[in-house]
Amino acid sequence: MNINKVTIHDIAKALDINSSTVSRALNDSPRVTKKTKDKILKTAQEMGYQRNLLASNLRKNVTNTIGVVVPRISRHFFSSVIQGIEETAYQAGFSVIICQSLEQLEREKNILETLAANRVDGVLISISMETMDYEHLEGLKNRGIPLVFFDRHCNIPGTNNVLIDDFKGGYDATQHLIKKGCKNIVHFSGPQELEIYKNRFRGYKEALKKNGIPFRDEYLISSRLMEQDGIDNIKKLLDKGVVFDAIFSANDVAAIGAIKCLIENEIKIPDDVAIVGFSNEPISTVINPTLTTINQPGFEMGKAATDLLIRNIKNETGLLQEETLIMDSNLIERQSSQK
Amino acid sequence: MNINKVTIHDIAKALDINSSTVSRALNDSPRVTKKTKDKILKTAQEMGYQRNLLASNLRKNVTNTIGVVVPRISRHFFSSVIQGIEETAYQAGFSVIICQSLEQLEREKNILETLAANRVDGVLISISMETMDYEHLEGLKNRGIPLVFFDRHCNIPGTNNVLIDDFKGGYDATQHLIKKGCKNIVHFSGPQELEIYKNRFRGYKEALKKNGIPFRDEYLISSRLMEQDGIDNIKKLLDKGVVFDAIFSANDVAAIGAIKCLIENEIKIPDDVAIVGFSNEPISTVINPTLTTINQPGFEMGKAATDLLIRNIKNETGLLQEETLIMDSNLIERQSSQK
DNA sequence: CTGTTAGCGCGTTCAA
DNA sequence: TTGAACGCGCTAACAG
Repeated sequence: MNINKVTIHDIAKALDINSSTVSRALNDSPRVTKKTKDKILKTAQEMGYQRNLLASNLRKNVTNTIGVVVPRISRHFFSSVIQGIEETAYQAGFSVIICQSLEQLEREKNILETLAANRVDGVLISISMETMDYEHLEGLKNRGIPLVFFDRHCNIPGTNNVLIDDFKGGYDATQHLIKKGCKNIVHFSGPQELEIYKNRFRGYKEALKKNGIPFRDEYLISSRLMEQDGIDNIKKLLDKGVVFDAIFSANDVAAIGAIKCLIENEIKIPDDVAIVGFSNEPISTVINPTLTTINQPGFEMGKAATDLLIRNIKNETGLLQEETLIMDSNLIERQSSQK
Repeated sequence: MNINKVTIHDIAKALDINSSTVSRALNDSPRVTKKTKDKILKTAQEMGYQRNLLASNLRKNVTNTIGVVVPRISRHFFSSVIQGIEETAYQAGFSVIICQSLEQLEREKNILETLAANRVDGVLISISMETMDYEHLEGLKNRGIPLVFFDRHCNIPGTNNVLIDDFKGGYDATQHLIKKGCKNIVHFSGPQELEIYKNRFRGYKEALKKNGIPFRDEYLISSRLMEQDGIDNIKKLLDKGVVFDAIFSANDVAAIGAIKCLIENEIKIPDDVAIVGFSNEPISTVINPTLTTINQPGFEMGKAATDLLIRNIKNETGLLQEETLIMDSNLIERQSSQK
């Protein structure tokens, strides 16, 4: 009903003082008497004053807002990253705008335009899978908006990356399976163009090598990030009669399809399937309580990336020489809660 | 490097024309020659002009932005609602700001303050579980910001609600199990203070009644929305030796715990467990491919709510007399992809 | 400690 | 069709 039109001028007029004093009082400036401050705050309250951040931000030329762009908020990994981002940001007095590119370059470009037009102070982004050229990202940087990339690497001079050590994750997972006595370890991978899968695969091979286990071509199952691909691939594997006693999956989505397929065929899943990736969380806990996972530290990554970005915004020292922060993933051996 | 400071005045100066003409050209006003328009757009491009939405919005007193507040973006249901919201909003030329209350009243209040201060044109909100009094929400409405509530009902005169017919969902689920031949149907429920669980429970009882099956107290398992509660409760059930041949779960989180517990104990899960709720999606597809679910139409709900809100913003006719939009949930019988 | 003045960048009058 | 001038609401600078 009562559409809010109360400005600092209105409340200044009501008290017969100057609007700057009101502004100062509302900003809790020390340069105003406690008495008048109280009076101002009281009438502001009474008149239903609501400050206009648009005007404030325009004047100050800061928004205290950071933009966050992720492929999909529904992915468990990304939502845990966002958790970390929000926590760190709020503590530092920043608001957060969350956007999703849905893995589409066009949407990513639009989002960045909007964020820039809204004058966010900085951007945290995990680029879409379609993003091959970085023009729009460089554009942002050139407009003076600090950028921090997380999870998915992007090579732009003067920007920071926060990444996970995928090689180590792959190595640790494989090493773990070998230590458990597995010899025939199938590797579910993703699109081999993506660094993340290349690196996990390298880790896998390296662990095999270290343990004197030869790598076999038919153990590498690459596919897109689709459940159906996992189903199709595991079927092929079974049809060919390939023997295996463990799976190290770096592609959680396809892994879900594969597991689903194994269940339907009532084939026992190897006791100790290592799955890399956070989005499998609900599955891993339900399917097999003793499942071992390589957890990507989303929450911590969010915190670290935000920290870096805010330091950038405040022009404090960010990363010194190195421009990339590498985080460890954790191998988590899940215990059954029963035994 | 080149911090963007190009304003319409700069480009006006460069072309020796007035900034209003530039403004008009950039807004594609018909009141400017095509020739000068082209010239202006060209130099704007060259000078790397980036319009300042803060200033623009301040002047126009509209932001073309709607705020969305959900308890958690990671919940599958909510992220699908957001999908629907974004799609509808973008088509209508609105941007979307996504926020999560984490089920905390304090955060919800803060978020709404920030959204109001940023002059969003409207707000879509699913209130937190802690939200019992609606003062902050009424405050928003009184400031002239249209509100639409979705999924969780909120009774404020002059606002719209978009809800799911939980009674019908509960009824349909139970009816389905009965038709399958189940007689002893356990009901997993949530906090009984919440309308949603009350209504699903009512639906459950109604279906039993219609089929002449007596309701048994020990079949109602209420708990909080925590996995551990599900585990604890199913254990109690088993300890007491209660016989059941089906579960209708309205509390997906606890249901996950329960299923997990059943698996660990190698107890066969009833073939046709009906689970209400979207967030169980990954589990339901993996655990048991023939699982029947009551799908909450998150995407459609997001679209409907946004549609309503935008109509409100534009002061068009929203809902006529009735202020609540009830959507049907769909019972989906999942078929094994094998057979 | 408070008031005056100016201007952030833009869009919209009103004239010309 | 274009220009001049004003003001959206707020804050920073400089007086006093």
